[in-house]
Amino acid sequence: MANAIPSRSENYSEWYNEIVKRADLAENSAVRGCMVIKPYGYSIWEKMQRALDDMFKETGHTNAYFPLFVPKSLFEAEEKNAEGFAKECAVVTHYRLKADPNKPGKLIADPDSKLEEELIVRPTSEAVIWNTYKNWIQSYRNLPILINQWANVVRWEMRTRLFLRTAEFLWQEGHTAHATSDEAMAETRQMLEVYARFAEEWMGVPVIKGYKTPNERFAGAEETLCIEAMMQDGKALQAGTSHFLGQNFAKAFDVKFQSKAGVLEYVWGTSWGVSTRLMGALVMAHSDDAGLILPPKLAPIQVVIVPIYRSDEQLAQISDKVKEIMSELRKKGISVKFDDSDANKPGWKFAEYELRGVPVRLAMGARDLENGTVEVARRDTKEKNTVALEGIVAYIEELLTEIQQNIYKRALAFRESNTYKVDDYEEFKRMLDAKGGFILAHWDGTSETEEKIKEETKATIRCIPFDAPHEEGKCILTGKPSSQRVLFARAY
RNA sequence: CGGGAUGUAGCGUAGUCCGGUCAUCGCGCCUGGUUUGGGACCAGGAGGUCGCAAGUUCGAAUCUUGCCAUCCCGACCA
Repeated sequence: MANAIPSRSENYSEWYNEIVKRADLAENSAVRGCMVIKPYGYSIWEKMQRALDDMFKETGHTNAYFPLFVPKSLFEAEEKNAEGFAKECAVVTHYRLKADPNKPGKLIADPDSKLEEELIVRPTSEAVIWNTYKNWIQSYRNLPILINQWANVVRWEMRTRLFLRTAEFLWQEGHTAHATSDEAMAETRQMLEVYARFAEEWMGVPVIKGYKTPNERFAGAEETLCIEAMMQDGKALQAGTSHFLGQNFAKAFDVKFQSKAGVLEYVWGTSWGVSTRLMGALVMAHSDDAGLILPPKLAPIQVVIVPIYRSDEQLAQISDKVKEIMSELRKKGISVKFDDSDANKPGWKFAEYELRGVPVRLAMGARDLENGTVEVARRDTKEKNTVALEGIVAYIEELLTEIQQNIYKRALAFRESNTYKVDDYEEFKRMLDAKGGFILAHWDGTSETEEKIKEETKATIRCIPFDAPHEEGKCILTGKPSSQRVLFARAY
């Protein structure tokens, strides 16, 4: 038997790492800070991609692809963006290797192949894309441009963690160009809504939508909107961001259009993205000490069937029955796996599929054959029921829907019971240390205060929630007046 | 980039202080058999440049030096 996974309460980050590795989602690679996403993990990511991509298409976007490399001169153009990302960029300086004259069998970068202009491996693609948009836009008739790309980016992080922070990660980045500020702002909000809907309806992860403070804004943006989710250790995870870029990139890359009135104006932009980090959110939001818990909508295998048999003859009988059920389930679009391998015993398989988060497990043995039943186990609650085969497909369909809703409700209830209103700084600190979670508190609106609180408590303002009611109060640190509460938490 | 630690089979490890039948054990893997309703058992078997490179020595996993990599704690961050 495999060693037990460390429990969540014991060591949350070790628990997380073990789940990711043992559920076969990803592993560390030979490349520092970079992971290998394994087939099972990648299947989940593909399902996420599919769902998101459909939503992007529904909102009028199309996919395109831009280069991995950004010439340094382009990268520099938008000053704030460049400054924000400069310290985590991989830089290509040479285009050729040659045999090392001093060490046989080794290679060195050929000094004669030094690039005239260094290439930056994109940490994000605004620069290349806006430089391209410049050529595409002359008139208001060319607008809006609504493009998304699925890509990899590199941000040279000091400390990495599987999915949550890797030096290279996969994501999508939407980049849109508009004739008016209002339209760009509407786009920014629309895409945040798309992300929120995806997180809640597909991942089963409730999120809080809000504005980032200027401190936490994307480098080069006028406004950053985000969704914040709570993980089971009470920490916050930024799950997606949507940026209103104003005319910053248009000005940096000189992207102008002639309006209906014949006036030359700078284009308004947005960008928005979610990454493989969502995989981390998925794991940390729902899973338990027995392993992964996947929402049915994103589970590569929704139903697994385990036969329990004593003889080949018995297995054959069970298989016949199972195949009928499988074909019915598949007709309903449910993905099913029949694990009839003889390599492991049923008990081993039960544990294995729990580890991998398969939402529903069916077990069928001689007893069931006799009674016309099957044992149905749900992963989220670990409840087991013996159910009549008659009507089993409808039963499972309903169960999958129910599991999808249940894990969302559970996560929501967890977040609500770990969200507090606090009006006193000492209590604020005490709550953070004792319970973590989200804290709604008053803030005087200054960066200095935000910085100071971060320094002293490691908590940051995750967002200024859209739905924060107007409420007179005093800043927990300075006592200065405030008109609404903001969301504080320690974050990933 | 500062502080700490670690590199031994696919994974996890013992041995390193005190150099000499020391390459240990568990999981996994292969073969055969018995098993199969919550991580089976027995028997046999395969698998190693002891992170890399120099050095000391009759002899190095063990001592010395250099390098590389990874992890943890900070600083930085989607």
